[in-house]
Amino acid sequence: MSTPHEHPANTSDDLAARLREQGLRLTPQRQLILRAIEELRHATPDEVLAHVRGQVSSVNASTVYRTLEVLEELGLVRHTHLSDRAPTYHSTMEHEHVHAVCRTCQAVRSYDPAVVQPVVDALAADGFVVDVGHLAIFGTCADCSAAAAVPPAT
Amino acid sequence: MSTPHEHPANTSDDLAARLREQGLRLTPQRQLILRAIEELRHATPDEVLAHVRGQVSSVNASTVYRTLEVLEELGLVRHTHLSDRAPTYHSTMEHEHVHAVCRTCQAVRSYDPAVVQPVVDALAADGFVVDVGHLAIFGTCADCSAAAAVPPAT
DNA sequence: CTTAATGCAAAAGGTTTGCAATGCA
DNA sequence: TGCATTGCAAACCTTTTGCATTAAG
Repeated sequence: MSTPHEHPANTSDDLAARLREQGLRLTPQRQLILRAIEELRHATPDEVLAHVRGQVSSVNASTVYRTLEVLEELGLVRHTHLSDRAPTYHSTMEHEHVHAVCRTCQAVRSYDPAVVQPVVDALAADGFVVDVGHLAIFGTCADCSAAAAVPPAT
Repeated sequence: MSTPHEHPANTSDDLAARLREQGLRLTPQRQLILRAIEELRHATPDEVLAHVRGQVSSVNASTVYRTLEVLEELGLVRHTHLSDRAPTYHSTMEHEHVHAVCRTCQAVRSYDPAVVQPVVDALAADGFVVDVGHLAIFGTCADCSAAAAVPPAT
């Protein structure tokens, strides 16, 4: 392992390079899927599929799953569980962030990893290395908390 | 970890009471399933099913799902996602705790909610109310971190 | 007696897999 | 050309749902 912490200028090159390193091949599907993740920011396999289908070539669902797996192994994408259903993928090119999901309205907000630093430190004292990018914090957002506390006025 | 305090007077009474409040009924299946969760500490619907099947009466899978849902609504159990697969349920009779899951060895450790208090406070400033009991922190435990850093000696 | 709860089977949602065809390298 | 990759279809696994039957209150 050894990814320098520079901000890669361009993922396409990264993709080609990392694939080659592993003796894997660069295919249009893989490029499309990676691009889809970057454009959608947060997307489930299904959303990726819908997105790439809107494009030129058609891609099969199993290819999406297999590709997402490869991309994650290459360290180009990551996933978290933002709902009880399908996982959500995002590009590692974005700044690392933690997700706060409102269980009432489903809204997802991103926070700076700094907010969880105390937790990371606390568990580090235990030898546990937290995977911040995979963290999903569930709860109730401001709007929904308010709605729940005060009976609807309308 | 063991429960420092004695097991709650008894959940059966709670179950009966809360069900009645809602006009719902107390059934042997519901009692069995709640008991299973308490005995197993952390269990997926499947594990609950296997557990209750070992008991006298046989319970159907759909009953397990429906019951888990009811029990959660009654506030007697909670669930988190400790793996990419099935959700894990636990009794609310236990002290609230956050889960730290090692993605390498799958080990689950419970921590005092205090470790995430800073995060809770940080998001609270934003009006976001964190559901601590639902929190699952993924990462690598001490043992697995060591194994990854140092090439296996044996 | 009423109707909530269960069991059963079928359906649905999401993901995986075997295999022949395809196409990077 | 050789082997990784894809498409397709079927298999899988977990969860949900409709409905007739059972049983709690």
